[in-house]
Formats: sequence, structure tokens, C-alpha cells
Amino acid sequence: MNGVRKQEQYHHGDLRVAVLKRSAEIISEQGIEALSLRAVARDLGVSHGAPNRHFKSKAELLATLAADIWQKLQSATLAAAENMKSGDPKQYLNALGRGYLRWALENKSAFQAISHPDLRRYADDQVRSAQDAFLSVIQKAVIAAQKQGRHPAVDANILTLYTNSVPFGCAMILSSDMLKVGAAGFDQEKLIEDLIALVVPLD
Amino acid sequence: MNGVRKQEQYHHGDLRVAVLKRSAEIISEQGIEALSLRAVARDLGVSHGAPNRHFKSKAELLATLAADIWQKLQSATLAAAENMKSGDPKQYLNALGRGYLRWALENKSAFQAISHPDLRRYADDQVRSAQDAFLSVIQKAVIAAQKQGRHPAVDANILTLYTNSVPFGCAMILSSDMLKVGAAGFDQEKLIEDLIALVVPLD
DNA sequence: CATTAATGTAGACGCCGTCAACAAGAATAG
DNA sequence: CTATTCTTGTTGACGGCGTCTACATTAATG
Repeated sequence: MNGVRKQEQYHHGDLRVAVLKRSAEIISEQGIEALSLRAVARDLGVSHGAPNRHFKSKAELLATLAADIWQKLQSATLAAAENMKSGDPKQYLNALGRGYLRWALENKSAFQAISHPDLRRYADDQVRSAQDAFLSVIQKAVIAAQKQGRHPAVDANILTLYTNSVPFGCAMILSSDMLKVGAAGFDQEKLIEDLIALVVPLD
Repeated sequence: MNGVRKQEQYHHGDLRVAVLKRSAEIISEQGIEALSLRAVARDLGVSHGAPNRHFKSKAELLATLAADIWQKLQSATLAAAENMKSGDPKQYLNALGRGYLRWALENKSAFQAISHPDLRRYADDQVRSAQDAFLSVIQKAVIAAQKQGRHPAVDANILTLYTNSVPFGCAMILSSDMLKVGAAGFDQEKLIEDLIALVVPLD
């Protein structure tokens, strides 16, 4: 029960972290378009200008959040394939794909946030490197699977793009309700399995 | 030389159309996040409240624009496969895919706009039906190709989702510069061809 | 303990979307 | 042709936003 509120104190103590945390909550609860610096400040019982001491701009806050989301996506994706690290490259890639898509579908708002227009404008180093880290995980697995006979003749970059675009596009489409797959009580895990099997068939 | 400006007149005559046109320009030139009702009004030499007479809200304007973009995407996609309408279903689907991806890459800002967060909130009938019209074009072609032996055992909805997610995801990834494929002078048409061939191989 | 740096506050600025009250012009009925 | 009504554009206001500056408080440092 150490949830001691520090609202009465002049210095918050951890405002940067608190802003990031509350922002992430707002994104996952109400979507990224509902996020405003002033609302976060209000929620934290702090003046409207306080967050600016920790983020040069809203874009910088968004970039920090986005980098974090990429990192979480990467962790989840890797964790899903953990137990077959040393196994068959195709199975490994397939497991990565399933982990990727599963995380995206279970964290729709966060996943949508990483492609938000405001982020694209603000090409931030931390976002870039978080993205690159994730993409290189995929790329390595793609290349390993290619050596094992998956589309041997195709350019590796194009193959990586293709492999990425399926969970990415699928998550975008599903999370924006563009296309409804079996509205009533459908089996998400089966969807994931069948869909990824189309990109990375296990023979 | 009939570019007669009507700015001096009290009634614009065609404000709704003019707003839509200028909005589309702004989106394609500066991206959707740069679009504001007031800026459009300014550009058209009209008072800041005037556009509200033609659109209940900004969301409604966005919805109208989005429906238009879906329609354009559909036209371009269909046009790209026009000459093989009566041919092989797989070739037809492949051509649709290439037309889809090509249009998305040549109209990046517009394409990105249709998945903008502000739109997802505002579930508008016109957007829905424009989307549905487009998706049913794809779905029909997917089913036709399936009858010809493309992934015969897979659920048609999942197969449609998969088929859609490749051009969609790929266009999203490329247009947000997440992944760069052959930065220096690369052949877009070859990329399109190779990529779509992975989803809809022509044997 | 005195000074400096870090952090939060308060108020202002110019954007934005939206609304209500009003004005101008177009369309229509008599 | 004129009087009325409807549509469309104007104006000003409101609150919300991001950002900046001047200032206050606290923490850290010498």
C-alpha cells in the first residue's frame, strides 16, 4: 500500500516516467488520437506546461512511445519463437510471424500508433533504431529460411518486405475493422496459424 | 482563360466541391495531418466558418475524402486488370494486385489517409460502402483464383485477408519509409512484379 | 550555507474545430 | 414584380490544443 500520492509536492519526482506511462494507457484505452499533453498533465495532477520540461515537443513524446512499442513488439515476437531457436529455420520464421501477429492483434491501439502520421514527419533516431532492430530480427530469419529453400530465387529485400507485410498489413486491416473475418466467436489463434502458414508454409 | 475568381462574390457557387478538391490537394502535397478546415477556407478566400455549411464536422469531410480515395483505388486496380478480364483467374488476380500496389505507391499520401486514426473513430456509411465495394472486387477474384487451384484448402476469408494484406502492408511499410528496398535508383515496377508474384504466383 | 541547476507554475500566443447570431443573395410563391 | 423563405457565407465567441516566456520552488552542488 505504498501508492503514496505525491500530488501535493512541488516536484513530482518521476514525471517523465509518469507521463510515458499515462500516455501509453491513454493510447491503449482511447487510441492515439485522444492523447494530448495537457490531458496527461491534468491526469497526473500537474500543470499544463510541466511535461514540456521532459519532452521538447509532443512529437518527441510520440517518438519515445513509438520506440518503446517497437521494442515491445520485438520482445513479444522473439519470445514466441524462443523454444525453437535452434530448430528448423522455417519453423522459426513461422513462429516469429505468429508471435508478431498475435502481439499486434492483442495490442491493437499500440500497434496502430507506430504508423501514426505525426510520427512519420518526425524522423527520430530512437524510432529508427528500434524499427531497425526489429526489422533485422525478421530479415535474419527470412534469410535463414531462404537458405533452407524458401523462395530461393527472390531478392532478399523483397522477400523480407513480403514477409513483413503480411502480419503488418493483416494487423492493420483487422484492427481498423476494414475486413471482418468470421465476426461471431471466431478463433483468433486459428486465424493466426492459417494466415502465417500462407506466408511461411511448413510443408 | 476562364479562371475567373469568384472571391469577390458573396456566394461561392461550388464551395463543397472546392473544399473537397483543395483538401485532396493538401493531403497529397503535405499529408493528412496538415489538413485543417480553416486553412482550406483561407486558401479558397472564404471565411473560416463557411466549410461548416457543407460538412457537419471535420470527420465528415475526412470520411467523404476517404470514400473518394477508396473509389479511386478501386478504379485504378480494376483498370490495371482490364485487358485480362476474361482470361486466367490467377493472372487476373495478379494484375489486380499489381494495380493495387502501383496506385498505392504512386499516391502515398492519399493511401495513408484511408487508415488515419481520425477516420477509424468516425464509422461512416459512405466509407464503409466504398471499402466494401473495393474489398468485394478483391474477394471475388480471390475466390475465382481459388477455384483454379490457388490454396484450395484455405478458408476463403483468410485467403482474402492474406491477399489484401500484402499490397496493403507493403504500401504502408514503403510509404512510411519503414523499410527501404534498394534505396538508389531502383525499379518500382520490378518490385511490384516480384512482390505480387509471391502472393499470386503465375506458375 | 550560498549558489546554481533542475523542475514545476502561470499566463500568453496563435492555431484549431465548433457553434450561434446575423447578413447577403437565391429561389419561390403570390 | 414583390414579399417571403431558404440556402449559404460572415463574424465573433468558446474552449482545447501545443508551445513559449517569465517566474517560483526545490534539489544538487561547491
